[in-house]
Amino acid sequence: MSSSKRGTIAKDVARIAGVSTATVSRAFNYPDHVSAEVRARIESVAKNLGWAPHGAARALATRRSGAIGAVFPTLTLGDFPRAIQALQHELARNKHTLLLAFSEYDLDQELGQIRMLLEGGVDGLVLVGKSHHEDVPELLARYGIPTIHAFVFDPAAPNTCIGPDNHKALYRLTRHLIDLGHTRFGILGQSARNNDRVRARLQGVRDALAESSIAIHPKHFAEGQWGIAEGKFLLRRILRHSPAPTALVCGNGYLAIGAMLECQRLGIRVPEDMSIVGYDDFEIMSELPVPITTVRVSGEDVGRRCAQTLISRLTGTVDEPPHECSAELLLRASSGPPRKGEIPALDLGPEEHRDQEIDEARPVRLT
Amino acid sequence: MSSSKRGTIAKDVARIAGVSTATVSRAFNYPDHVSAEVRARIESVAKNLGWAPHGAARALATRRSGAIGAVFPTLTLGDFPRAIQALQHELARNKHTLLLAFSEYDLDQELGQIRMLLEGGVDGLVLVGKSHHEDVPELLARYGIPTIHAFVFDPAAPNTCIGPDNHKALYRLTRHLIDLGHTRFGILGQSARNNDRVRARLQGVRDALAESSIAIHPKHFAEGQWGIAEGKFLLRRILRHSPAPTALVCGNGYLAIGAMLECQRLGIRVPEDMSIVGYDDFEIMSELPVPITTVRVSGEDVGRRCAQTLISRLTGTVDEPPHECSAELLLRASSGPPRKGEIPALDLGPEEHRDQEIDEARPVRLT
DNA sequence: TTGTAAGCGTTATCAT
DNA sequence: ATGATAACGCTTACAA
Repeated sequence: MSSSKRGTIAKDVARIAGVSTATVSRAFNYPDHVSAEVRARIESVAKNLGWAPHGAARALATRRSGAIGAVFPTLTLGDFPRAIQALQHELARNKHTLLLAFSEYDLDQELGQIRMLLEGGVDGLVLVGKSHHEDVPELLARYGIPTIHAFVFDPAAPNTCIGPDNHKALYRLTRHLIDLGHTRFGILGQSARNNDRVRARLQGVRDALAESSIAIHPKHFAEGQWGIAEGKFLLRRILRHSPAPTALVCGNGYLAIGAMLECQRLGIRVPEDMSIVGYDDFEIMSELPVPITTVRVSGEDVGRRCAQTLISRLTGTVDEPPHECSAELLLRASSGPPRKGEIPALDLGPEEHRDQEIDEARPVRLT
Repeated sequence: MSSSKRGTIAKDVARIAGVSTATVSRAFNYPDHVSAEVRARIESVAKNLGWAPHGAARALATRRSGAIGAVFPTLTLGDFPRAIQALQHELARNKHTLLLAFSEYDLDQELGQIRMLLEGGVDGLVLVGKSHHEDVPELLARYGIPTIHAFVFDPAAPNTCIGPDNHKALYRLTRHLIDLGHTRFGILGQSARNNDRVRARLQGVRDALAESSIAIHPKHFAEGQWGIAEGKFLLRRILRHSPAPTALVCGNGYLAIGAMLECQRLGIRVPEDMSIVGYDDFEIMSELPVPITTVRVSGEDVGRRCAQTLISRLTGTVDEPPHECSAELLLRASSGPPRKGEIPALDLGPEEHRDQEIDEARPVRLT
């Protein structure tokens, strides 16, 4: 029946429809170059046989895989999930597939994944941020495929960047606090290692403070990881140095949530005693007893536009001048004017270490 | 220089290394079938030229794409992100790539994505759950590639399912509450539409209750969507019918968090007045003022084992008897013995409707 | 151990 | 509008 051991191929369709394989191919790729009746016949036969062109063969012949590669740091943080979903959705709408890989914030791993995707034959690439392993530029140049750096915006290279201006966002957020009258600031930051977005945001805070000649006490700058528990821990560390800041800028939403919950536990009122602001807006940011002021970036927007930009670059449609993705400040109840006096010093017990993690849960294994 | 217009090909490497293309191929695929010196020469030339085998050509010749497809409902819920990350990680370790698509809990869309992946030439497939569009089985049969149904466990088809026993998990969780002495239950469930995992969990609750002859008042069963705000809303709805339940089983973590926060707002003590339990364990579940009892499934475990199972099935290594993924009950402070008397009825104001969503934030656009 | 050459299933170039 | 046929770049018998 079928001339191939496994599966139907174009030759089968051609034979049964009484045409050549060239016509079968044309019927699918250039429908209007084929007479209506022949096309109908071919389509009917193809449907009956359940035939669809073999991806690899097509890729080999056209030198197009129809696949876009993407390397993200992780799937568990920030706006990445929504961006990826939107990216895939938009790619699928344009008959492209998404090859996804993760770097876990490790430049070497990212390089390896990029290489893998490139060798896999992707037509385009989405990377996060603009600083990568030193071998990346050469690699990209060799393969010469369109590449987009997502979640950053660089006026110098506007058409390869799609994202918010991280610096401006935190600059503005900090200004908001300064305008409210704050002068004693604290910063809860995630590690900026291998993360140019975080560096840019931090610089935004510093620039806003410097502009108003506000100095920040070194002990009020706490750098750590992601996480709610981490936010609680870092807040306590900051509170060990009096007078406590009246405004706390957090590098991400989870740190802000942790700080907020810890304030609640310690009896520090937000925003009366301390204002807390974050970055990233997931549902819980607005659902805690005191909703948290934050910066919102539309992951959907970033993902969708990465797809659109790549597609139009691949198809030669040069109708796209990609530019900065807007971010917005969401002013909520967690930020307000500073309190007048100082927060009374709290007894926080002895100095803590991060590794004394305990889970209070009694786990019960279900067979 | 290079015989192809763009890019280096095996022929170039062969020519420069003074061997045939067959030997180049062998040097990479069967290193020990090539003499050490020749292999070294080839590898050196290949590295200099930055050559790597063309994916599509290799796929066409070997009838293996080295790609695994996966269709997940979404990336923003539950354990999916971690599962996908582990899946990709494990695939990469085995020189495979991940083609990812989303169904958004829509069977038609899922079918479309499956078709797309299949035509893209994936070697294996990961789907979530075991109920799909009616055309799926035939499609899978036609392509004849190994497929795994993730996040479910079916003793009848143990080697195509990798996941927890959803029914058992919620059966056990409910029993835990019954053993504590609860008799008045409430359920906050997400819609079971197109979601066999949710249906199984719900049945687990019902079976445990039935076994102890506990009836649940219809007004104490509230079905809705995902989300913290939804949890708050549904909790209020349940509270409108007195006497209030003393134990609340939530179909997912976000509903549990919402219910918890709303109890806090309304002055209902947890667990003294009401026990609250959920499903899924993300960080915030254990970081709220009252940590929430829940069921933890290891997304990493599910993802990693999907990869391992597929790989070993593809390579013919039949050393894998895939089986149930363990889930565990995490007993935390949100579940305890029931209170003696009834909760005094609260004044909740007029009946609400879900669509009166408001965001209290003042958004400020950043240029 | 290495080379020769026949595929793998399309698409694209030329004719007709 | 349609058909032959040569790529596309690699793998893999089969020979040597």
